[in-house]
Amino acid sequence: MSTLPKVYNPRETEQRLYRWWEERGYFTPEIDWSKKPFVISMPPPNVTGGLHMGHAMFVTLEDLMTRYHRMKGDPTLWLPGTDHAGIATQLQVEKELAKEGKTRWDLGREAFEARVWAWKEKYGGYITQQLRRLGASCDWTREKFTLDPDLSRAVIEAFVRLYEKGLIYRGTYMVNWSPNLQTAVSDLEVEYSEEPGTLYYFKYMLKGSDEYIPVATTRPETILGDTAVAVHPEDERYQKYIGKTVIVPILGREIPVIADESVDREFGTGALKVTPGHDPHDYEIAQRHNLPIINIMNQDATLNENAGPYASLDRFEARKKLWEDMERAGLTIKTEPYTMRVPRSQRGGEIIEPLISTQWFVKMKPLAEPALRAVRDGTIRIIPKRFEKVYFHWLENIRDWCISRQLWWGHRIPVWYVNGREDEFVVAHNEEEAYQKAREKYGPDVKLEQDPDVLDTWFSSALWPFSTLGWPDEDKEDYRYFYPTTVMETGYDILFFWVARMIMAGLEFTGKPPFYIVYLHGLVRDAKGRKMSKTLGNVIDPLEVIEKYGADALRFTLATGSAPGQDINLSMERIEGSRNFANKIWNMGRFVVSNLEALSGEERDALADVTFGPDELAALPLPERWIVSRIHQLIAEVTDHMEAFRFGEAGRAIYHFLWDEFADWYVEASKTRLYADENPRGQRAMMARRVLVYVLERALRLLHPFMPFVTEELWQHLPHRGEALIVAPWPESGPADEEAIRRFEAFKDLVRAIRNARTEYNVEPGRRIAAIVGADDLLEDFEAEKDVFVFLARLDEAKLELHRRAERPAEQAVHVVARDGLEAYLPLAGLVDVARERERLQKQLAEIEAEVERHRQRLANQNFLEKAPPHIVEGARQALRDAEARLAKVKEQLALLAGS
RNA sequence: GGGCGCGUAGCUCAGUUGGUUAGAGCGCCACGUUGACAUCGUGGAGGCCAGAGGUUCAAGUCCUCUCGCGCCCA
Repeated sequence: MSTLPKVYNPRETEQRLYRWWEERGYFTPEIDWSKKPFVISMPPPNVTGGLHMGHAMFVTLEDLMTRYHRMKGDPTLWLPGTDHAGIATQLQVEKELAKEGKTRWDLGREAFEARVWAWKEKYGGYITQQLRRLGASCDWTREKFTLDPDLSRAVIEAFVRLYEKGLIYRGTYMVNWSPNLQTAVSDLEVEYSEEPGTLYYFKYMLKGSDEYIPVATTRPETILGDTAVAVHPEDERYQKYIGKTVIVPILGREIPVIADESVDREFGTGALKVTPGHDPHDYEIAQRHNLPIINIMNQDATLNENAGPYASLDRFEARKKLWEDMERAGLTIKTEPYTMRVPRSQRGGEIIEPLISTQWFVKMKPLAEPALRAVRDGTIRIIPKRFEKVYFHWLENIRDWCISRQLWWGHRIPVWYVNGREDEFVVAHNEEEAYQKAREKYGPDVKLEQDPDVLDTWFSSALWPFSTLGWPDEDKEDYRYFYPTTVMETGYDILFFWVARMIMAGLEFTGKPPFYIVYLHGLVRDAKGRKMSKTLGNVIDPLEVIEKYGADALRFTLATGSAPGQDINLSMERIEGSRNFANKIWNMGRFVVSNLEALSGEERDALADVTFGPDELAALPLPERWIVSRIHQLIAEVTDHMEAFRFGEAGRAIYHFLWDEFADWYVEASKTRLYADENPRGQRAMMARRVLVYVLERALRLLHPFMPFVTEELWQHLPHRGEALIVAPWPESGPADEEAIRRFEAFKDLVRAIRNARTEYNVEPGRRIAAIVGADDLLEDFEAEKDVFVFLARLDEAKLELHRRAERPAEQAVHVVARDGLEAYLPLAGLVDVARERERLQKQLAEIEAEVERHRQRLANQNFLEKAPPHIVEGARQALRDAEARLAKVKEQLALLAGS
């Protein structure tokens, strides 16, 4: 006991083991062309971000798979990296600049980029260090960053190929504009929130008339950009106005009244003002009717000269002022409260303005088709399956992807404009090539200027599974061996952002699916199911958890606490429970290790080679036969769960085995062999050691992917072959003796029944009591394991009688029945309270009678007998017989009690 | 408006393909420092599996509807 402390200390252990694993190179796979590799690309965290529970979740699951496959002997690559995260990173640096009273414009593009790179160098390592704390066994020698030269090359290659295929185009369309960031964002980056607002009713005066069309809007300032009023062609209220002219309030512009079927007659007044420059729906109407488009907004969401007197006002100020002016002019009707859907930026939360802008787009339809097919035909499987529907729906209704961003941090768009013209450009891999292309087309004197914009971060992310392996260099060994990857594991919240786009990109550029399995995990929420947020103050910091409870505890909680695609509510209590489990395992190990101290080095080594085939198993005593059979079953069961991605089930099964079976029963039973024998190297003690080491060592191997640290640490103290658990082979199952399991379960039942009676009669825990046991066909087992029985039930061995059928003793006794034929009388002299005993038996009687009745009814059903499978029917018959026998016993007992 | 998920013990959640008596952790009650472990042990209480209907010999599990909560998409 000298070597291992009483309480497991993860802080002392984890970082030391991690460093050792990394130094030993266990995370780097060996390429073996005769074997199929297992590959996961890590979803790259933002390079300047801090660790949060989402990271802890993916590390847990991906490391779990990685360690499992590594142990199975597959060349296993988990490729890590970080994402440049355009907007997020640029914002961080701009914030830092702001403290110095500067903006990025003060620095200029080049200096600013240098500044971001410096920032990246300084803070970029934080997140990867933090991933290490979680135990991530990824191959750091292959770590990538999305702005690395090789990955940038891939991005440019992808852009050029798409452009040459006609799948990238530049166009002026309505986009989602972020006034704060001063950039366009994609549809996916906009979230809609329901917020209280106002519906404003006002008058569109007909030209040269006192008549007006009432119109309602939630954004009055857009009136300034109206180019029509639209009504439904069949709307009787307004039909007469179609083709007439109305006057834009305040500005006095003349615009037509048009008919369009898309107008909702029920909404507002049924007449719609059309602002093609600032509303996507109105934009479509304008396209259909060839209406002019007026842009009234600057890029910072102040109004421009088209807004007349309101120019240079912010849009919300303008809204207020315009409405006041309209009220004075008698053009307003009323306002009413209205709940509206406000588009907000996923990033900063500011209100997004739809406006017309010239951007680069990817044509998605042709890319979506193969991506749909790959999932439909099963080439790619999504777990859980229900997300396939979500995936299909999105891809079937996909819209073109706006990929240009007006930022400085990212992959610069490889487009060069010719002689200062926007409509003449060349697309090339680099400036040199651009000049070459441009000269061929425009003559020797061209002047080129590269597009200032960068690409959406997700554009480079879409290439991640193959750009990290060497693509577009398809001869690269990594690419040839490790691509396509095996599993893509990530949160369901980025199914569209990332997963779908990777599938499209993979199929388009490599002709292969980028992975075969998509495993989606849920979101980590707080204990009450609320999203973790800084404002709510309910964020649980993984690093704090690791400091307090250890990475193993956090990992085990995350792995067993949720099912795929299901959100998990994380509470400290649960993590504490996992910490307790780690400590429990530690102490099981301590028990086993301490009981090896009497052995010589050779004897200890020999324990590492113990195996239990059918013959060895059959030669074992019952408790050993039971636990060895059970570990064999567990290995098969856990392996099955792992293969089917049921990690939670696998983890729980191991937990249950180690705590409720191994520790609570076998470890206890083994003490009779280890301590009772005077000779610590006696045969039975040696036998128990073989079993203890065999079972625990295998269980540790099963648990290693879940709790890598405590298992490795303990394993090193146990007899073992090989230098590290992380690279130890996944255990193989062996024979399981079902009959032994049944018998030992019965044995346990009787022990429990006796313990139960002891508690009910308040027998002091230390007191050894007498027992007369009727063991039926288990008699030989009880005789052979008398010492175990006596130890577990705290019996007085001298006063223990074992019979096939038990005779009721002369003195008063408590009678307990474990199951049909297995019973015991406990002559608790002086303790038996007749009234209480009767009460207890009466309660039992009622329970058993109900049970008998249930089985009888079931068996009385002719349909059941005919249609249910025979083994189910036989099971019911057996259960009835068993219940009836117990019923008879209890009745008999009650009768005797009445007689006494 | 369309789609999805959830509703199981006081709390947080498991529950593979329908199969006898629905599980866990925490919490609760009682007892306990026996030579691995009080981050523990022993025993116990606690559930009409949201509600209604249907399919089936058999439903927490499959189907339909209703109610409540949450999410995604338009």
